[in-house]
Amino acid sequence: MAQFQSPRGMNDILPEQMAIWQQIEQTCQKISRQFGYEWIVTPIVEDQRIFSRTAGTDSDIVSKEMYVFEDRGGDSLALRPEGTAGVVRAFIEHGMSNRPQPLRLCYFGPFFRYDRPQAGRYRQLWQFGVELIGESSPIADAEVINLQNSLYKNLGLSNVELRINSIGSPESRKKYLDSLKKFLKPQINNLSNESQRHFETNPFRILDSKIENDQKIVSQAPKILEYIDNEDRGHFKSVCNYLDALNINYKIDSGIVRGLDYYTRTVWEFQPADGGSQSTIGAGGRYDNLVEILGGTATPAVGFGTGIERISLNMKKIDEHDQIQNIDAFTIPLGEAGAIRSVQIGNILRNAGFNIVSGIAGRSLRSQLRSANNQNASYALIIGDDEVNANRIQVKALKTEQEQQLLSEEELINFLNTSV
RNA sequence: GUGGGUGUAGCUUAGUGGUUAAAGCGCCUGGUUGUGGCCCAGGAGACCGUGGGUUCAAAUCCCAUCAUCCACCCCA
Repeated sequence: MAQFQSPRGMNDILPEQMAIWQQIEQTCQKISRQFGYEWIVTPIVEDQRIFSRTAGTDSDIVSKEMYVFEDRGGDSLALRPEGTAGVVRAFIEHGMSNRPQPLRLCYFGPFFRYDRPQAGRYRQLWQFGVELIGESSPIADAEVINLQNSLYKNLGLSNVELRINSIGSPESRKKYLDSLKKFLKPQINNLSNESQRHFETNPFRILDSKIENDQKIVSQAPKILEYIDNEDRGHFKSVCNYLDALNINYKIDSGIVRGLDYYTRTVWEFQPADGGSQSTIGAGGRYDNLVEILGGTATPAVGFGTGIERISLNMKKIDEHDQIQNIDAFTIPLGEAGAIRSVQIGNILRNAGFNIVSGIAGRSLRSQLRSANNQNASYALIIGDDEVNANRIQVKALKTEQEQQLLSEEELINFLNTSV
């Protein structure tokens, strides 16, 4: 057993896992470029208040999952638990409201939540997210959902389901919450302890309770969509129309209420059709008040975040085998002159655009050929003192029965150009 | 924070009270002078998660602890 292990819930990504990881990252880059989103990198650490003010002090993320610490100067900092608040902070700090609106931003990086790890849930998790800031039109909501949907389609996740809801404006939501409380009050003693706690602080959360009896009670409760005002309803209807026009399937689900307080109007989640718990692979929503909450001028915005590990888990279900690296040639030094010459040849070939792994001088020819074969190289380049004296390189094909050749440096480059 | 399962070599596992803990895969070396894959031989690699207890004797039984996995809560 190793003396040290990675911190709980924080995992190494090993070389054999990188193929799928990079495929996801590159697809994020491709899709964001297709939609004209610009990349932004914000610090992994922020003033703790950035998150407590925006996500809500009663949210689980802030109340029990945030890594908070004091730095040596006494400032209270937090490892970022989510991406939107930091991006919005940067938006305000750098006066980005003076750039052409709407502003389209995206990010990719690690986030931290102090939670108990389990399948698909980690203390360090990676997310790709996009934010479309400065536009209130439903076409913006649809664009962001469309981008997210395209990402999954491009990655071959065909059976993901979109569930969508509107939680209205703060005003209409307040009206709704009043009548929800009125409805729940007579039955409050039948609710779970958790839900009873939420009754005072955030009755909204009772709606997505997983407890069966709570669900039974809630199923009779008034629905938010019946309470949101005409403008909210029109906005939601319009988002749905755009999705229809884009041929994006969705299910309206009044149980979708996100865990963060800053959402307004449209909220949604993507999850695999066969998913159990922990299966949501990405979720987003509109947040028209967030910029103002952080001290900027009121600016509407909409965005989503998606978990890279969860995408990866779902892709593994589809295609398990690892990709092996494509090595063009493996240099095999023999003797002292050969050792020097082989490192030179390696660089010459790399500069010519080939992928070259260097053999280790001092090992036998047999063992180096075995290594070359194990590493899936196409050619072995044997460079011993004989070859150095003759100013030639022995080229041995490892994947075909092609006859071994003795080539000059120039001939070798030409040969590789036509062969790999 | 709550509940359950599991900890033996790099990996997958065998071993359920009795010598020096075993195998497959992987790794390294070799199978005459400088030629891979298949095959063969050899080697390295494990304080059996950790600490305590029971016993003449513990990888094996008991307790604790840690880690990990799974579920709940919640979320990506």
